Amino acid sequence: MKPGNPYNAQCPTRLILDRVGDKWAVLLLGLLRKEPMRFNALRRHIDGISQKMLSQTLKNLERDGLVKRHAIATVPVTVEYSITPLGMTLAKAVDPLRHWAETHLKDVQASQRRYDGSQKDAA
Amino acid sequence: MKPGNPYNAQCPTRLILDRVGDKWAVLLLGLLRKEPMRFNALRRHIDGISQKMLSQTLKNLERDGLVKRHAIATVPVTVEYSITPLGMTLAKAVDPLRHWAETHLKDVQASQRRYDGSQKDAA
DNA sequence: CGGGATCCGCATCGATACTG
DNA sequence: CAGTATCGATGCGGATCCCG
Repeated sequence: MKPGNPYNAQCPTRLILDRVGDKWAVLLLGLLRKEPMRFNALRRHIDGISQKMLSQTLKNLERDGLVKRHAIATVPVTVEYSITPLGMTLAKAVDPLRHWAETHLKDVQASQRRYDGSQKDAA
Repeated sequence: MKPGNPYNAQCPTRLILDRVGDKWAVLLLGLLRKEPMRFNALRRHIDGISQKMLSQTLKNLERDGLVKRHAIATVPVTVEYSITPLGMTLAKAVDPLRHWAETHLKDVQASQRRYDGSQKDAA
């Protein structure tokens, strides 16, 4: 990846897309958007997620300033995550995509079936 | 990944995000949005991409009905790719995200620096 | 409860070579 | 020119164990 590429990976959109493309990030943002949540609560709501990915994704989101972490020094530590104003604006920017997905998914899937059908006689 | 997860991976948004998160898909869509292009022209415009990934990404986009492939039977085969109306609508749905990226990237990066700075004394 | 550290399989991606 | 096929490295992501 030498420098000078017209459309290379360090454009802002690519950078953000990498975050948004993260398997769990948008899901987490979508949950926290509704209400703050604790670590294991998040874990239970998404339970296909491993604690490693949850922890890692939350850390990235926090690093990006999209999510805030509150640690309360109770007897067993209590940690609550909430979305930040910045995170809120991102969540809103993703909405059109969410909407597109819901309205056009069937078109995409129909196209996929057509494509797969026209390919299978090439056996 | 057992079934029954409240927010699991087969929601429409996740499905689309997987496509959009593809490293090159949005880039390609962005190029084809302006004008149809040939295989090697695309390759030259993005040249960090390998021909394998270009071919693969184009095939996926075509399968999803977002891009159309025209093969012209000239002496050396000529193939031109163009965006479809459906692909156009997706490209437009991505625009808010692109805009968010451009306006907030500096905030994100500032947050990252703050975060990294506050962490480094934990050595 | 809220994680960090480690091990490891599996999919992804790049490089190379070959084809029509 | 426009790809396909194969190989090998890399790294994401899951499982498990452990700690404050």
